[in-house]
Amino acid sequence: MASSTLSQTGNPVLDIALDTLDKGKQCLVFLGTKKSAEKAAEDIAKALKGSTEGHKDIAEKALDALSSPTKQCERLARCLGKGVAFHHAGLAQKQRELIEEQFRTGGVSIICCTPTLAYGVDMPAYRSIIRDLRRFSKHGMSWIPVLDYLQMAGRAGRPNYDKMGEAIIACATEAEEEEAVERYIRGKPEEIYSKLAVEPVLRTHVLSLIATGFASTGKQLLDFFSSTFYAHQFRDIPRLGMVLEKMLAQLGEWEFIVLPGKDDFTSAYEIDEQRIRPTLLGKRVAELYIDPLTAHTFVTRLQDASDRRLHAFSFLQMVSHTQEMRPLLRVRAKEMEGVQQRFLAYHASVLEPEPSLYDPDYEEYLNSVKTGLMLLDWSEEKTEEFLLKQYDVRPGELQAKLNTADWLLYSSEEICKIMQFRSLLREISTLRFRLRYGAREELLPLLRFEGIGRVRARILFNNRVRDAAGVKAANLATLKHLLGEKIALSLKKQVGEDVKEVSEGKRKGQVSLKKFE
DNA sequence: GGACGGTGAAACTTCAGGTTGCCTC
DNA sequence: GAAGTTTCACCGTCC
Repeated sequence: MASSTLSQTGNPVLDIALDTLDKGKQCLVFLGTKKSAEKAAEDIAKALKGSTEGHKDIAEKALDALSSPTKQCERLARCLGKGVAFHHAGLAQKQRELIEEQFRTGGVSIICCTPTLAYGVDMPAYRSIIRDLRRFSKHGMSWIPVLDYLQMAGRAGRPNYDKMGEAIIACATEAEEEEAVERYIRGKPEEIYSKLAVEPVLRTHVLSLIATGFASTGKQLLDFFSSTFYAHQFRDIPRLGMVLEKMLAQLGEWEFIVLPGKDDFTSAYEIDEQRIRPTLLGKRVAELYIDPLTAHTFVTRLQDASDRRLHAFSFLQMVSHTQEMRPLLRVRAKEMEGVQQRFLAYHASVLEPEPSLYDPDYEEYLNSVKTGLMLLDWSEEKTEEFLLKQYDVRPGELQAKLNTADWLLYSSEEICKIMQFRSLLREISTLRFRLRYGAREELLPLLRFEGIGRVRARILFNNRVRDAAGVKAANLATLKHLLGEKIALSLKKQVGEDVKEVSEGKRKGQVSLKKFE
């Protein structure tokens, strides 16, 4: 426990971090927000004297992770130049891997992070410095769970790297110190509670058990859930039976399962005699592992969509308006008007009906509109820096949203196949492709080539090379001029032209074009 | 006297993370 | 609730 009275710089976290370096050791600093993690890393980096030469390569790699670096990349590179890093879910995957690898090999000595690094990582940290023990929640600031503290503290002194480790809580006041000791050093970890009680989770598992044939009667379902940790904890089996019964009725109504004589049962015990069968749709929904409620919403919306004039945004907003996409981008008070204004252009083609302005769901609906607009901008070739400025979405957060959106769009594609909504298939699959590359539809033929992402495809397209025939027709010298020698030769090979191999290495003066594959 | 830059107080804003599907346009 | 950021008034310096 560090008290501010020991401070050398007026900043206890900085003091302890610098002291760790003096000892020739490495440390992790845990902070409560991404911004704090970035600022702490920057403060430590600034306090370090000496040149950045030794870490130049690492800094360059961090800048190189995206096709054009964002402000966040530049900030990270500046810190890495001094052997310090910040680490949170907003970083690009490559940057996160780079930092973790460099921490293991000694190229980075200090990482300031959010809880990203608290769970399941094994790294040579001699110290864990924990600054923020309170975090913002629905009910204002609240103390983090003891279990979370233990996870962070447990990152120090891993058996593979050190014989011992130190976990240090940095407190601002004596009162905070007392509370921290009581709560985290002397306190007991919290009880663990089953998550099965959450409706979407239970719903997903009920369908999955039926779809896989693991259970085909109410009794089998009840027997299964009775032996789970959830039932062990809550003990109220009759109530569990009632919940299951309600859930089965709902899944039946949505046509994911068939309940013979479904009107007859009144309790889970009475459905014992009946065999529940999954429908084709129900089986596929279970395989896709989405919440059956989401799947049901998709079925309903896509049914209405077949004969309507749609836009990419129609699908993007539909998938954004799901449990799986949460947490959504938040619409701030001052943006409200702007988002509503932009929404007007797509209003007629939207699949998810807009609630009234006074509906409690309106705010979340508008959030789904903003999230959909952000995805749309990405698919229209806006840069990561633009998205960071416009939506406050960092590259890592963008990637996470893109993954989820792709999964949900794939699921809606599969639903269309089963429900025979053939007219929508092409539109959805094109959109998935566009989302994957962050490119307009016109670039699709070029993106099929190996080594061509959205940046190179755009360069080619703007120079009238628009598809395989265009690549064939193009002069090799022109392609070399646009993309560099290696890529030009590779392209020509891919369209079946026999071209001469050239010497290794990058041509002098050639600009490196990267990487949306 | 005006342009400019530095400083600090006050007002304002925002707040962790991650699993799941399939392979093709 | 608090850290971090932005805004703005104020002051000193320089030309």
